[in-house]
Amino acid sequence: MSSAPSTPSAVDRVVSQLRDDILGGRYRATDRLPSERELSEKLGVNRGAVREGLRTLAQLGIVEVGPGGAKACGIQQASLDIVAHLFDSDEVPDVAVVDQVMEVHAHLFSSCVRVAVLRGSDAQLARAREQLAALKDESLGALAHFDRLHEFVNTLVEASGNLVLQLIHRALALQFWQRLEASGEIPPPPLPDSVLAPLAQGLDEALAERDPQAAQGCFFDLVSAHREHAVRHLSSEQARNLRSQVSEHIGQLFRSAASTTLPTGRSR
Amino acid sequence: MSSAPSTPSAVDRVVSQLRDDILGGRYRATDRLPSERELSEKLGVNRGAVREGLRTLAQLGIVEVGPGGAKACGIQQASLDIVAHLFDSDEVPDVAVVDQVMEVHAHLFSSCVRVAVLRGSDAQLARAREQLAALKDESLGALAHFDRLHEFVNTLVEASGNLVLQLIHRALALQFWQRLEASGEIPPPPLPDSVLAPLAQGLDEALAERDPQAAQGCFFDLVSAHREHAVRHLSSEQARNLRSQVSEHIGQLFRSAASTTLPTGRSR
DNA sequence: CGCTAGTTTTGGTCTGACCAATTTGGTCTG
DNA sequence: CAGACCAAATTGGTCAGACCAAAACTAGCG
Repeated sequence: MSSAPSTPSAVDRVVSQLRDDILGGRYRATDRLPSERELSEKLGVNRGAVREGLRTLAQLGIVEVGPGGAKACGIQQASLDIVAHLFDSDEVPDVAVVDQVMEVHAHLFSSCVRVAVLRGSDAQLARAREQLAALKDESLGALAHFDRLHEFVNTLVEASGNLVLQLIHRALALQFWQRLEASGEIPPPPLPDSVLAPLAQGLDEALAERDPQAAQGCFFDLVSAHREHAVRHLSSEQARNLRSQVSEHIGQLFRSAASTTLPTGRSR
Repeated sequence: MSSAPSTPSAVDRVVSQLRDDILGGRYRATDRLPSERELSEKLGVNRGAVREGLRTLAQLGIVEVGPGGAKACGIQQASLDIVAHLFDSDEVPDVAVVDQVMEVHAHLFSSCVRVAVLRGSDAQLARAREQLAALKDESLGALAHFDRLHEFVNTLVEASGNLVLQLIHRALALQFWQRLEASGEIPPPPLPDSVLAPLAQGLDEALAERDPQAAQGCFFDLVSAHREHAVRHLSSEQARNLRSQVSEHIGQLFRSAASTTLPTGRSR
């Protein structure tokens, strides 16, 4: 059930197929991929559909179409939006990807919180505090919890008055919601209230007193807690399941770039 | 000369035309735009070209195609990549856009520098320091200067080992290079060496001593200096030129979100 | 071996057509 | 008159086949 379209459109098929092939490493960077005619035949769709698919992938930044043929590109040249595709082309989100997304999230939006405290209106901050309270109130599922966290951050982003920031937040947040909503099978990681409560309270106070420094620090810690928690959860999860071909290739790319990204409490 | 394609491809025409229309406010959010057939006739291109263009715009996040028709979307739901389009659809980069991009740049990549100092290898940091030295060495054009700054930051991003960060940097940096290279007419803002030198030196020392805190702070100041300088330059520039229809609409959107974004030293 | 000329391939564009789903407009009913 | 309802027009989605110019490839020449 869920969001499973019975008939993925032809161009969607092209996109996902080619996307997986590229992300999976079957086409390396600068590799020329088959001609449109060949692809249309191989995938059983019209050439027009192939063209639309290629254009989509080009916009995503993983292929480059031009006279003489289309060639694959490395992820380093891709659009930020590619991160979402790194998820839905795999079963279990790769730990390294999640970790890096949340690292950026922690750094960027803690700065955002600082700006929001400095520039935001009283109404906006009050609204943020309400959402923060709602966040720690109930012990509901991690899905709803993430949703509320997203709304909370969104309010702060709006309060910061920076549209670019908003775009990045949307792009980053999308990954998780899309991922979590799509896969109800994955046990959403719950967050221990014992660690959340004090952080949330500290942040609340900082917002109330309009203390930029404290707010920034608290928010950073809050996200970092989520990050560490998620990474730990996914690590065990990923160890259980075999990784798909996509994750295998991409994960390596991420890992080759990153040294030890987190002191992942390799518990036991 | 420069990057002026004598014959913009048909689909490019569709994309730029529709993009300007939407960004210019001729189509507001949730507005249904003309049917593909109508557009193909009106723009004098094939429907296939219109479809490819629409798909591109959909990927950019400013239109949403579906059964029954395609409708425009607000920029708040768009991809980060549209920021580039905000520039090349206008003559002079809007001050608010540049300001917000550089604000994000300052915040995010100063954090990045911190991480790079913590995690980067000696070789990477050494390379960064070289690029930093090359940066302040000569008094060359602002174009080359920006280019070197970009390379410097890129090295630090790589040192941070965060691919997501790299993607954002690429997306943000692209705006300026693309913009500056495309328009040789705009006098590139020079940067007074008197303000750059001390900041660069401080950053250099921080990198040498692997002092995360200092490096982060110095880098933030460095970018902020660029930011303030650019904003001041563009303000006077923009006051001189009449703004195009795009900037008028988009600029409002950015400004409505942002309060006074910078203490733009209204040095009268 | 390098360079050029000819051939093939490939992307870019166009015409015209069909289907399924939505939208739309009007009609009929309560 | 309001609302349910049904049929026609519209629209996106897909397909087939074709043409052109530019790139890529190849063979032949110097």
